[in-house]
Amino acid sequence: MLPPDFFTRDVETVARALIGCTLLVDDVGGMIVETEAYAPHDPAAHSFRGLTPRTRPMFGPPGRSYVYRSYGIHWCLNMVGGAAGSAVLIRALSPEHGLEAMRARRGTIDDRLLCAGPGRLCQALGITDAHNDLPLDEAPFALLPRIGAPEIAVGPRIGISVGVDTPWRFGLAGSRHVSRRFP
DNA sequence: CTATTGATGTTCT
DNA sequence: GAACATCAATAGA
Repeated sequence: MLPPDFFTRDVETVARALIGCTLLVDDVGGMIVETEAYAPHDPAAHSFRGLTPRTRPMFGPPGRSYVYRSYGIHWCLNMVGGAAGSAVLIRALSPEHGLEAMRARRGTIDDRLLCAGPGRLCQALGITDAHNDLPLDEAPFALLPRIGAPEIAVGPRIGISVGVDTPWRFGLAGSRHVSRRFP
């Protein structure tokens, strides 16, 4: 369980602080090794054009989930935090708990690709729109603090066409479970 | 290793 | 119609 004010800090701080924390959904998951921050006046953010039915969770209270459909195929998980309209995209985990469940859902035994990417991670953990706009400190979610202070790698965010110069992608330095290498 | 392309549904212009 | 916070498969160097 994280401290109550964990998600009320600015979104970049939250994105960095999530690296090394453990995320579980129904006891399946692992350590967060890659995140990205999105802010309301950030052209790459879904919230950039204001509150819509889809982005409503981003304007709700911090410490809840925002799950959206990506490219019509995948689900992606965010954690709402910072100022209204901000969220942190969870991009990769190191798979540690419930490996067999994750392998079965993903249809692969390649542990390196189990949770390396926002879409893969949601498939491995069974996250769908049923998990949208839920509190992260209650079942089926569990969020555990990290041990110590990890070295954080930084770079530009992935898969966007605007806001590409904002270095708001964060990773656990040296992790082999990130979705892409850091510069 | 890099580059390209198809799949697919929702949101916004 | 176009764009999209992606992924897997394929082709080539």
